[in-house]
Amino acid sequence: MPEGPSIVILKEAVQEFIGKTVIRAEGNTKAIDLDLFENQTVVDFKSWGKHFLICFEHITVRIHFMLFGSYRINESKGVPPRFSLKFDDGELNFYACSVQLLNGSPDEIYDWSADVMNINWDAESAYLKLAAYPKVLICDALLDQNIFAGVGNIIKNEVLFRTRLHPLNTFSDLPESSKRELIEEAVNYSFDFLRWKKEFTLKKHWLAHAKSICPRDNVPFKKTYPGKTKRRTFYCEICQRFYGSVLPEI
DNA sequence: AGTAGTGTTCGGCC
DNA sequence: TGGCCGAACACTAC
Repeated sequence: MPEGPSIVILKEAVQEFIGKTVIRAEGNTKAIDLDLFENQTVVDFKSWGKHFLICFEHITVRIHFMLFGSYRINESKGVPPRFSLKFDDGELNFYACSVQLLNGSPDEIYDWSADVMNINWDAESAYLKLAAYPKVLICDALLDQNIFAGVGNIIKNEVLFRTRLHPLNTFSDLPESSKRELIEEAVNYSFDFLRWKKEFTLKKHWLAHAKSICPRDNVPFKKTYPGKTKRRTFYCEICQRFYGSVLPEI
């Protein structure tokens, strides 16, 4: 569920609720006051990276699905929802997620140019952020939500494979063309992810993530937990190039 | 049946 | 003060 494209799918799936008025909010969340939503009309749904926003006139709810979160539209899972909005002709149910009230308007809080799925995404801005942290490993940089909001571990692994880059490269060690390509493919793969997820063929299209053999070289992928993020990383030592002088210890 | 993981925050420790 | 680490959260596919 949780990477950026999945949140875009959710946003598209709930469009029918825009303009509808909440009869009552329920749920076992302790983070917000459920009474706030009674009689509030949904003005919009937004997303920023992995954040899903439900916008009312004066307040906005932020849902983050973390690793295990899920949702149901006009049905329920049969377990108590963390947060639920009841309308006279429908309902939205959210499970095992983080629920928060936004402390201000979305435009004040979010840098839309950092969201790889957003129309306002700005590759140049990402480039400047990466250049400002030249020593950060690219396996960590891809997961940095301030640079690539919406990119998660699957997208990370696939982007590194597509661009033939070793996860332990630093940004500054990359040739200029690879720097640009890394940023471009973070966006390209995110939109491929979106398309394949809608077709229910995402997994089938994985080339590196959770795979054991490199499809280019027919050798086993390395599986490690590198960098500060220590997230599961699959890479091929033959085709994914390292440009630094000394390969860092994992 | 047990385990690992599409993620993030927080508190403790050095 | 700050960086690092582990725990917590809570679900389910394999």
